[in-house]
Amino acid sequence: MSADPAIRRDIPDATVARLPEYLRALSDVADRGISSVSSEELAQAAGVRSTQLRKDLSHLGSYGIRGVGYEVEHLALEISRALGLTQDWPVAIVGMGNLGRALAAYSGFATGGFHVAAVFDEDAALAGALVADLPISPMTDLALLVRERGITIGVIATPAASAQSVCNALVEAGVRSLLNFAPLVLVVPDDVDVRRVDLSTELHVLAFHEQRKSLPPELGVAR
Amino acid sequence: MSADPAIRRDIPDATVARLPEYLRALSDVADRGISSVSSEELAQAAGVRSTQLRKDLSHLGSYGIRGVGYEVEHLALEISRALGLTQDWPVAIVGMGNLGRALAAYSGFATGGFHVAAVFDEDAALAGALVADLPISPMTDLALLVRERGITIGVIATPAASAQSVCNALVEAGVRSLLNFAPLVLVVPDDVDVRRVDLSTELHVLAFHEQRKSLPPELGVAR
DNA sequence: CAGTGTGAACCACTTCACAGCC
DNA sequence: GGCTGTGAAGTGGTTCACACTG
Repeated sequence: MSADPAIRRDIPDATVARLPEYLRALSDVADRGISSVSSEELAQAAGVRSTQLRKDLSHLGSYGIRGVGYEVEHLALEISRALGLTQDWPVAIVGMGNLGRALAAYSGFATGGFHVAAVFDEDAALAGALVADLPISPMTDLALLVRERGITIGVIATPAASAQSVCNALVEAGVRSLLNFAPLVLVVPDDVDVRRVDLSTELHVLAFHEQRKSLPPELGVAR
Repeated sequence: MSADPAIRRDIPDATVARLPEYLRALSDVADRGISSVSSEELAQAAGVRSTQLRKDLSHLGSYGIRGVGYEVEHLALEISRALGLTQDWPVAIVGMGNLGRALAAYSGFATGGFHVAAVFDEDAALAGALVADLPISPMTDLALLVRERGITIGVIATPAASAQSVCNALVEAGVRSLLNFAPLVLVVPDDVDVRRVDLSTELHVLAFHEQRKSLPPELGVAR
C-alpha cells in the first residue's frame, strides 16, 4: 500500500505551478477566520475553475470531504508538504544592485519555507555593507558559505554579462536550483533547475495583447 | 490575399511568450557581428529546440531562406513588429518601495519599446521625490497623467493589501494591461490583461523540485 | 545539399460529465 | 442533497518526418 501521504509521485508541472497560489488563497481564507471551504470558493480566490482545482488536488491525495469541502488548515498543511515547505530552505542572493536589494528585503522570503542565508556581490568594495541585516559577502566566500549554511537555492540578480559566471560558481559550489533574473538563458548541467523571471518578457507579452486591442476589429479575431 | 505582413492572425499564446526570448537571442547574435543564423543556432541561444523555433516563426510568416537561415536584422524587425514594439509604450509604475524603485531604474525599460512615463505612490508624503529622474506623483493625479501621457500599461508594485484598489484606479483611468507583482489575484474586467510575477511562487516551485532531488531515488520517478 | 516550412502524430493539460460518498 | 474525485472527451502545444526550395 502507498497510503503514506509523504510518497508523492508525478505531479504535473502545471499543477505544481498552481499549488503556491492555492496555498496563498488558503491563507487568505484562514485570515478571515473560515475553517472550511468548497472547491468553488477556493478556486475563485485562486483565479482558476473549480474542476481545475479539484483535479490538481487529486494529484496530492484525497483531502476533501464530500458534500462539505476542504478543511482549511489541513489542506494548507498537505500542500505545504507536497511543495517541500515543511522545512526551511536557505537561499543565497547574488548581485546587490537595486533588484538584489529589493529581493533581499522582500518579505515573501520570511513567510513560509525560505530565508536569505547569504548575499553576495562581485564588487569586492561592497563587502561587509549591510543589506537587510546581512553583510554582503565577496564571491570568493561563496563555496564556503554555501557549504556552511546548507544553501541549495540561488537567486541571480546580476547584470546579464556576469550571470553565467555567477551561475557557474553557484553550481560548482553545489547549488542545484536557481532563480534567474538576468535576461539570458543560462547553460547548466541536467540536474540543475533554472527558473527565469524576466520583466522585459512580461512587458513584451503585454505589448502584444495591447496592440491587438488597439487594432481595428479584424474579422475572425473575436476578443 | 493577406500578403500584408502587418495582418497577423491568431499566434498561439505559447509562441508569443517565446518571441521576446528570440528577440533577445537575435540581439546577442547581432552584437557578435553575425548577419545570418540558422534555426539551430538561434534555437540554442534561446534555449529551445530548432523545430520549436521554426514552428513558432511560421506563425508570423515565412522570413527564412531555405538552405541558408534567417537574416538577423530582418527577423528581429518582423518579431518586433509582431509584438508591437515598433512603437514606444508609456508605462506607469505604482508603488515606490524597494521593488518599485528597482523597476523604475531597470534598464530593460529603456531598451526597446517601453519607457517609464510616470511613477506613483499611495503615500502622499513621497510626492515630488525623484526616482530615476521622475518625480513621484500622488494617486490623485493618476487619471490625469494616464490620459495626458497616453499610458496603456501599468505596473503594480504595492503591498498586497492595496493592490486591488490601485488596480481599480488604473482600470478606471483606462489602463488595460497590467503587470502585477503583488501576491494576489486581481479582479478585473474581461478586456483587461493581467500578468503576474510572483517571487514566492517561483521559490515554491524550486523547493518542490529541490525536495524531489533530495528524496531517496524512489522507483519509477527517473530524474 | 542544407536548412526552412508544415501536415501529421503525439503528448500534456483542461474541461466535462457523472459516479461515489459524507 | 451537495460537493468531491475521476475516467473520458476535448483542446492546445510540441515533436516528428519529410516535402520543398534557394
